[in-house]
Amino acid sequence: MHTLRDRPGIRSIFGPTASGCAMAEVASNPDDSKDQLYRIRHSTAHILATAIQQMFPDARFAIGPPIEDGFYYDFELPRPISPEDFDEIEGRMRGIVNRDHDFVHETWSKEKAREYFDERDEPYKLELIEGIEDDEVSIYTCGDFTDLCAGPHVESTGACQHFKLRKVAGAYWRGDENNPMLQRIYGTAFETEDELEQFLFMVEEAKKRDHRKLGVDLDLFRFDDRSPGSVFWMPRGWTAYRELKGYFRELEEDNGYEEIHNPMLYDKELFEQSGHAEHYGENMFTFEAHDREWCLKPMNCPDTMVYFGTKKRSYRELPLRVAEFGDLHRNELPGTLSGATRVRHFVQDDAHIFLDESHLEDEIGLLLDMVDRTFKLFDLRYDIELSTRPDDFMGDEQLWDEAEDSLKAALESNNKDFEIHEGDGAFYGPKIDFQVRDSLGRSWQCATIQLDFQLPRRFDLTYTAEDNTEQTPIVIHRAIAGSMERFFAILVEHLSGALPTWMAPEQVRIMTITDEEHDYAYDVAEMLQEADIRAEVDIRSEKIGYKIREAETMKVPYMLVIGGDEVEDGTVSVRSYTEGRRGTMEPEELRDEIVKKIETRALDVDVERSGLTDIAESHDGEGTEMEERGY
RNA sequence: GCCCUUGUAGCUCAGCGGUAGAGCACUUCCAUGGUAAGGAAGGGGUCAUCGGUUCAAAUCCGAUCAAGGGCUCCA
Repeated sequence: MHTLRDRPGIRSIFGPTASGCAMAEVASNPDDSKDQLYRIRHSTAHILATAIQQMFPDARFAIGPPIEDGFYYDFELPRPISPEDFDEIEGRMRGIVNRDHDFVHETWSKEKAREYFDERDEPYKLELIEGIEDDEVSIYTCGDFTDLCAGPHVESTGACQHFKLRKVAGAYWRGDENNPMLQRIYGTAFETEDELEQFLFMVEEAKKRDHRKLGVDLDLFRFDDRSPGSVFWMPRGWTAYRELKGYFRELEEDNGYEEIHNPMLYDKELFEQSGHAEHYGENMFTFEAHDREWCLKPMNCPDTMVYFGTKKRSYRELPLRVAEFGDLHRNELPGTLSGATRVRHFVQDDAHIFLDESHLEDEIGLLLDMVDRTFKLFDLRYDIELSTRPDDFMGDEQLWDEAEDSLKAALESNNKDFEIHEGDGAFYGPKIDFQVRDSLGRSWQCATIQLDFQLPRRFDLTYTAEDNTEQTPIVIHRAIAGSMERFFAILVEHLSGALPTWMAPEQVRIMTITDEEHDYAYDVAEMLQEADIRAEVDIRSEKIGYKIREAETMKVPYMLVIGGDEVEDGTVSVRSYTEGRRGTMEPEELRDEIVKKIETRALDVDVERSGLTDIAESHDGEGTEMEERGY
């Protein structure tokens, strides 16, 4: 099994780096339960619980673990808590810290623990006790608050000086919506005040590059109540989006794909045949017209299957690679929508590859290369997960084994590090998922490669093999960006809105000093436009500083200043977003430079400029492990 | 869907019981100014929607819609 532990530089804004990043320590020692930061956060969660107990003697307590950037504690309370309560809670916590209570560890028999928590009417603790295998349980007492807890903790509350409550949220007991809704309070804590302040500063910085804010500031896209969960693309954003789509289209053409385009609207029957109506029906928009039941397609697989079946197929056509940028609609729950990353209408850079088993390893290798090239194009780091046969799998066990071996072999022969998630595959086939991490430290599943042994059967798809028998093809579902909308949003955040020249909606802005230079400015613009460069002219009667400021704010890659000198010499004064002032150039020389950057899709923006810092490593598995450990 | 928070001009926000304000943006005028904000004047809001309390509601209450943070689910 491979891990990504040694992979340098997963980027996150969370995490001071220079001197022992707090989180990096947690992450680099996931099994070292004595980690000081872990203890501080875990202990601060108990201090929070103690304060809550003082304020609400009837409160019931659930769990309070440390997490990646702090801690939380879940409570059942007699009234809703709101951020306005934080002052009082933090005040009480401060008092508990100042009194420097010891954390006293004891080991109780299960029986004793049951009696204790039963007497105090703590159903969640009782349920936790039942889940513990040992005959004895670990108990920590701090001041007046005694909690079932595996620990470890700091010696005394005085060690938890630097904390802050951050937000309240609802959370179902054990994450199950059939269970009662508890109130969760999130907070964070650090070893030093400096680290706490730096963390809070970085959270603020992260907000500034939120795609929802940048999307409006840079005039890329908007949202509107008249279609919640959909992106309304503005001209600038749509231009950039088209460039991104153009990249994927070209990548597909270069790799032997053909592209189709199908309707959005279908007789629901199609999705009954595919099985989606049964498994995915709740997420589909459906309605009735002309005495038929219709739906908006939530995925492209079924109509691509239909395409394959439109004629008799030969083994000579395989692998058949069919791409579709279909418009998809999914009926996501109102509370789950979020910016452009979680929407109801989106487009995938989707493709389905029909092949037989013998093609698998080579085809996966090709896909790994396409994924790698794409993420490298934007200097995005990513993790790979291989998910294998689940308990409820369908199909032939031997086929599964061989397919999984092919996936592994392809990953290994391409020198990819990956983690294996046993039993996490879909019921219809194993898969490889790619997680990229955005600048807010969130990781997103973008690319995915999923094998499917079932769908071709449901559509009775066959091809004629070399021996003249009819065979059922295997299908690979694959996407690299995943959702184009989401991927675009990730790029905006990753690059802080400074898109590389090839994607930039406005590549060049030409600014004049006085009215005398208008004609020359338009001449230069025309020359650049002839070369398919997106150049705009700013001849407004504003001072040059004002025009520059506006162009900088809009993150235009090339800013050309034209005054009397430039007109006289036939030059342009070049200022670039990443490099600042560059001096004067011949317009044709500049044109050639820009054309070359566009052709090569150069990443001519400084990713570091966006304020990202590297941390040693931090991955999701450990966060989960931490959450499970504390109870 | 559930929990908490929020919803005032294109943007950022103030006002929090006596029927709307600022900065930026926009329009016009003056200024023609060399690398991140020149000056002046002006236009623009049924304060998310619907209902209630009140002599009086942007302000208090309720419902709905939407957004944000979570839970859940996923691309």
